Amino acid sequence: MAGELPEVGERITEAELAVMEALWLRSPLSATDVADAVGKARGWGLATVKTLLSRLVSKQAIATEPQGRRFLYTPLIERSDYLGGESKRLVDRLFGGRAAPLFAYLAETEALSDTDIAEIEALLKGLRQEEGK
Amino acid sequence: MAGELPEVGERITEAELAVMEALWLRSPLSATDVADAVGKARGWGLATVKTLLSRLVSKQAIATEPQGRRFLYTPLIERSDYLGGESKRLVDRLFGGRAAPLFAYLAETEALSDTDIAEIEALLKGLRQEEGK
DNA sequence: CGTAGTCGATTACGTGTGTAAACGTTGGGA
DNA sequence: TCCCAACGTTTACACACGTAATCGACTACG
Repeated sequence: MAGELPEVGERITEAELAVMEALWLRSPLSATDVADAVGKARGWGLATVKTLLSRLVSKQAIATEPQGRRFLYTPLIERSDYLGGESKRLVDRLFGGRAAPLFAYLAETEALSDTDIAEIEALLKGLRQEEGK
Repeated sequence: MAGELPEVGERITEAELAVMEALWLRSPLSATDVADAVGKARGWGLATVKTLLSRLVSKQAIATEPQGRRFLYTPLIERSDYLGGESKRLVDRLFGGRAAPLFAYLAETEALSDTDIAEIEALLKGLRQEEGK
């Protein structure tokens, strides 16, 4: 996935995640850019976005690069690492580290569409193939 | 899964979850019982457990039943509902509601054991069978 | 019958989070 | 050159959370 990943000690919160999503979509971005991208949907003013950006910087989740008198922000952690980490966290916390029960519950909450099922089966086929390592 | 489920407006936190797990294992329990069950592992005193129980009561996640001079606590929400809900939350929040990408990330983080894979395969097979509804 | 221990309820307190305003600086247009 | 607008930084504040002590009531033992 990502070779050397900068570990984020502190966890990224819900609000901060919205900012990360914007930066994962396109980066580097200025604070104003980010505010334009996420502010509308969440009803945030520029001030709020600036706070979130600062906190992400101190959590070492994003980096700043000076451009003239302002900063451009870039993610330091990759989206895939974040998603993988959060998924693993959930599986560990709620399912004792075993993924099969998670899918059982997803099936019960009808969170598994036919498309999902087909796609997962395709993935499984791939996994089985490389099984011999 | 569970017919009429009492909705928990407020979310159950990490610490509170430990208490819920104890009650899901065995209930009803007194505060002291719960403290005996989870206090040791988490290093909590009785006072802390009592606070968590009160908060769970006000969140309507558990109910009290007076027994003599003390209360016995019982879960109001079922473990399966909680797990299903949290799983769905994750899929919605991080994967746009689609489970297949989640599966892909778990596979990448090597969070999937051979057993998991076999079990998921069996599960999917079952789902496909009842597909025609 | 008094008192110590126990129970639930109330209060406490530091930190994280969501949300933002205020402040000090500085570059760019008039 | 002067001032305003825009930047990043600092400060703010209410509420949630983790963790617990304190308090007033009551019960059971001595």
